[in-house]
Amino acid sequence: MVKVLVVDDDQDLRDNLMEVLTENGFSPDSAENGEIALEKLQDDTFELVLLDSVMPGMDGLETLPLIKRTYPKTRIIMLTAFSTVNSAVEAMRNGADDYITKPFKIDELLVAIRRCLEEAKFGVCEEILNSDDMFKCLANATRRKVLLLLYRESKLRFMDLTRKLNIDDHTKVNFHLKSLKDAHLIEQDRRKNYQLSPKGKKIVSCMSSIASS
Amino acid sequence: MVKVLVVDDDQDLRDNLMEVLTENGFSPDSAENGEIALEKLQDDTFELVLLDSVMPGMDGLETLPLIKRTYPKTRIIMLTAFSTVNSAVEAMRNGADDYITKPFKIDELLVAIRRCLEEAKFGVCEEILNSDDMFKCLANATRRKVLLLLYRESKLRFMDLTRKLNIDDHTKVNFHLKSLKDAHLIEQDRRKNYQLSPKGKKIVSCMSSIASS
DNA sequence: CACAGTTGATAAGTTTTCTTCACAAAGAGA
DNA sequence: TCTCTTTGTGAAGAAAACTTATCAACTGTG
Repeated sequence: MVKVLVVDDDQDLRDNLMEVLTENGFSPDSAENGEIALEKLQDDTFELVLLDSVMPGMDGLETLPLIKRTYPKTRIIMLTAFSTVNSAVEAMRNGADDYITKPFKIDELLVAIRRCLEEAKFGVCEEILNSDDMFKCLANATRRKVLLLLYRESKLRFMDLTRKLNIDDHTKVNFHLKSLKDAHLIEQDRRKNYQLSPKGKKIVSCMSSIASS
Repeated sequence: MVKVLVVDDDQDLRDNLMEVLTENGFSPDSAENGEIALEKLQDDTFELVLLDSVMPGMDGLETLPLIKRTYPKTRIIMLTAFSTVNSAVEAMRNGADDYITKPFKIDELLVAIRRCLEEAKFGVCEEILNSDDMFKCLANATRRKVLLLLYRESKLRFMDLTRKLNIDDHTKVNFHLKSLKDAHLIEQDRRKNYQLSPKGKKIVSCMSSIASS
């Protein structure tokens, strides 16, 4: 169920939208200004926020960048009564994914919501397709072994790693380590110890969860 | 530091084990029955649970499957005063990784703990290193694209897939599909529609969680 | 300083993977 | 039936990845 947060100071509009969204298979919640919206976003994960630009208290234009910075994957559609080209452009630049002017037809909004969520999916797709280095790296058994060794031992020097891998030619290990470094899966500290990067750590746990299925 | 949870109703034994485990470089915590153990497991991640089988409240044999189902990677060593072949077999079938009868020497327990943790490590390692086909498969952008397409569209026929990929040479697509089939990431139904296998689905979700980090 | 072990870059040769092409069986429709 | 699309195989050349070998910079130690 897709969670949507409606942020508007007009209670009637909030109630109305909540009802329509529920009917259309969404799981909505609402907030009457920016502060409350941010609190709710902290407690729960929303895929989409419908954000009124003019509100008493913290308004939408102010809230927008705060939301986007903390929750970059959350989609935001701005709702506003005062439509000017400038404010629209400004909102889009600050990270709004779409922009609808009041009054709007409910179908218009639903279309925007669906397109917005659809694009979000595509976004994930793009990210995955572009992480080519990472997958190329994982394709090699030696390199996966290195990741696991570093996962278990936290830090290892070059020659220790080479010995643990049972590889006598150190230049071969070097080749693979370079490839892992280029893909940002491992990194070196000042003393040249090799260790997993945060990304590398994440991957090892993912690897085990996949392998054990 | 390896976290170990000691679950036993005997306070003396708990305190004693906590001390010994601390001395031996573990980071132990304790619980006096199954309910409390489950709460602690929720709050914190333990690599190993030492679980008494007979306790007032929720006993060990009852708790065992609950823990294993929710935290499949957590290792569990059963401790019990009433050793029968049946209860041991039953416990092992329910997911216990080892089984020790009271009274036991502390060294005996430590050996069991170390072996248990070592096996856990080795298990993950072996599994991952052997899933070579899978990683080789994911190394190719076209094949990842196929997985994503199938993830989004559920089922696709060969030529539809080819067109969606914008590849004019269908034999090339065929080559990659074969490779995906061999790695058991996709499968075909009677009507030759291609779709993700359960493993394939799991991988796509893992892929997105890694990519978006 | 000199030396031994460590760490790493680069280039040539080898193996694996990918692409392309030629061909063919199975099914759908005129 | 004949034709066209779909679905698929196998093999040879092109491209990428991997291995191996040569050389060099850095590290610490006696």
